[in-house]
Amino acid sequence: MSESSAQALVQSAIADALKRVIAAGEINAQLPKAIKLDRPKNREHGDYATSIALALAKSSDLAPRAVAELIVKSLIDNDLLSKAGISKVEIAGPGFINITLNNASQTAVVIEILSKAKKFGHGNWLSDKKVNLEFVSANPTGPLHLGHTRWAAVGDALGRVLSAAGAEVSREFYINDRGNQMDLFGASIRAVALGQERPTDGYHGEYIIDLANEIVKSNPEFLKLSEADGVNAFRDTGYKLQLKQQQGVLDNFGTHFDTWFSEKSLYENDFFTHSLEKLKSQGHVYETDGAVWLRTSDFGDDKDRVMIKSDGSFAYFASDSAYYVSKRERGFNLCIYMLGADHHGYVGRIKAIAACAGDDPKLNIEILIGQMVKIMEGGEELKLSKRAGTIITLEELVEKVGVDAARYTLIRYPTDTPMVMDVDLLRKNTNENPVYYVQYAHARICAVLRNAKDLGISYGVNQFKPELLVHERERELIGLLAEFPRVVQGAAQIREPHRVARYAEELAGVYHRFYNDCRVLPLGDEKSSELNSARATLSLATAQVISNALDLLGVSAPEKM
RNA sequence: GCGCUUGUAGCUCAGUCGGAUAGAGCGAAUGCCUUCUAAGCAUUAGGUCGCAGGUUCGAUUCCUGCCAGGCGCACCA
Repeated sequence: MSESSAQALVQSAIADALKRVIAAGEINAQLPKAIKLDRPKNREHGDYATSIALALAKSSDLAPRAVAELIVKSLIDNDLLSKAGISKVEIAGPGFINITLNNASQTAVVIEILSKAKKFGHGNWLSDKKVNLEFVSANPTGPLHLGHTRWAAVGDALGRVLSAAGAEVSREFYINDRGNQMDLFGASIRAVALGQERPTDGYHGEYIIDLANEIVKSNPEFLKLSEADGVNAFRDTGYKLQLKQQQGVLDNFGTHFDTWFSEKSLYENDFFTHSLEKLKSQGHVYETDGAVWLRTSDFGDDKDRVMIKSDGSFAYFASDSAYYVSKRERGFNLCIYMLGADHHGYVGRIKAIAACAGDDPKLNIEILIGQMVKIMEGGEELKLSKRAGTIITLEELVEKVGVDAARYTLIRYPTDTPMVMDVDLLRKNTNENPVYYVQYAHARICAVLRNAKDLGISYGVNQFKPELLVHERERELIGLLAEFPRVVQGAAQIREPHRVARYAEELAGVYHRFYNDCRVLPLGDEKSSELNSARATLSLATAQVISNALDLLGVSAPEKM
């Protein structure tokens, strides 16, 4: 566990020192819950820095630097430095305490990485969460488009990050297999099959023609059915084919779901009635004008929402509310919804469902909004798709740039900002294409290690001599490797998997610089030394962390490029 | 009109919990391969962090107002 890490030792040493200062009555302050440690941007400021003295200065009525001096004195007098692996403590600027680790303490992370291997960076920070992660949830009436693709990548990465952080995660795809749109879908396929005009508000993509052909081929009798029966038959068969197509595409994209949840199933076995009873028991259901409403305005929604329309049919919102009840009854204590920006108006009402069900909307439900994705090629925005008529599909994107580039690019931006994908850039094999930049660092290390093996240089935990790694680049690299668990923790806690991608880029950059300045393997006919071995071991640890980071994004870490 | 969201270098964008001199890639200029993958590295140039207030020892970060872009406001799904 990273709780035993150098960072944690430093934190507890400072807390200990501060506690003694307070106990001695030298300072009038309360011990903060946690000692905040920053990683200074400037390497001259040491490995870690804390602004605790600045924060305590006011209440203690002392100058910040005076507070810092008391803490540092306490650290020294109570012999807390060596125990925490600290080699140097300095007070700087307005009162920062800068801390430099000793070599053994700093390099310990290399050994930790190699022994934990794939598990390095994982933790149990979120072990109390049982998460239902719902994403993509496309209508099964057509191919997946760019918006779905963003979620397919980010949702999957978030699932991996949450799991790494110790949460129990179930990925769910909600299938809107009920209602008007499905009927229009059936009617559209049937119209094409019969050589008729499609309904104007129906589906007009070319894929409808493919579906019609395929269905007629195996079910020619559908053509003879009455309109109502025909629409049903084409709808149900077409839906199955389309869903299978979506599943195949997602599978190929490396995004897998634990549950494909059918909206229709919410109305089987009286589940809807049961969920309605549950909401009623909380007192937020009422009937007006012949319709059944949920009083979502009790919880910040603009207006109340209809569940059962006055004609007795179910509004879409009925499904939403029953679906939430279902998630909670299946034992999830955190329901995460990933919605497209065009649905952000739903945030209020969905959160209100949770409140109406007697839950705490701050605790049990979270909604992430994904902004639009544009795609550029040849300097122009792509808008047309052959298959879907007007939209670019997930499949087409993958055909253009490949799974790794597509996934990585979609994940590396925060989801709440609109993004532009430049196809030309993603096909480039240079610095400006971050996927390759990171993957290249990994492949480069693998090449170095292959060569090391050929030269008979042995490396690894057993022959690791960390005291040889004193170069500035080495220290920088090791320091960044040690940050990985923190990055995973942060990404999981604020649900931002893109942080892992940015970290991977930074790590790749630091490795490239190390590689440039620190020769790993012996030159020419030099004899190999223990330094070669130590650097190879450091390289091995770096490859492990890059690979772990890429794994959290669902992107491959190639050994050769 | 109301709500959500964005505004950081010429371009595309990073920058949880407020901290020291605001970062990266591209683009521009100049260097580094007879030996580990140059799909790489280095140096230089480039900024009123949209504007104006407020809170604070300290604000790109938090609060308010304004300006500008994007999106949404159904007994549709």
